[in-house]
Amino acid sequence: MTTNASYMAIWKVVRTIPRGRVASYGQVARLAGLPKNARLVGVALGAGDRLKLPWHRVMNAQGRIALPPNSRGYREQSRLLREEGVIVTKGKVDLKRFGWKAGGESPLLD
DNA sequence: GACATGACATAAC
DNA sequence: CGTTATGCCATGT
Repeated sequence: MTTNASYMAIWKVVRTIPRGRVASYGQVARLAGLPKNARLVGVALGAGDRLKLPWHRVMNAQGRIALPPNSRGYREQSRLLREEGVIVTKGKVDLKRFGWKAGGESPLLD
């Protein structure tokens, strides 16, 4: 009951993150209806289809890449993000600017 | 079934 | 901006 259904819910949310925007693990977990499973989101991403999921748009609550610096994924993530116009500096992004506000659109930025 | 892990979050120093 | 401590919970040993 936990696994597959939860993963699907998570993937669904992740697929919803707009280009050039990022969301935190906790945020995704909440939107997926799994408030306490921020950690599971990471697992779900790893289990998902990296070619079909915008996994790179998910980072921790501090807007920081949650992968070991220098690791392949780390570089890949920053690359993909920059490719979408997201400014990544020292492995982190400004959530004030690129953070995704589900539902409510942000009239000022962007 | 106890124990250790981890792509997390939040709060307090 | 950094470190420490706690809470959480699915997974793997």
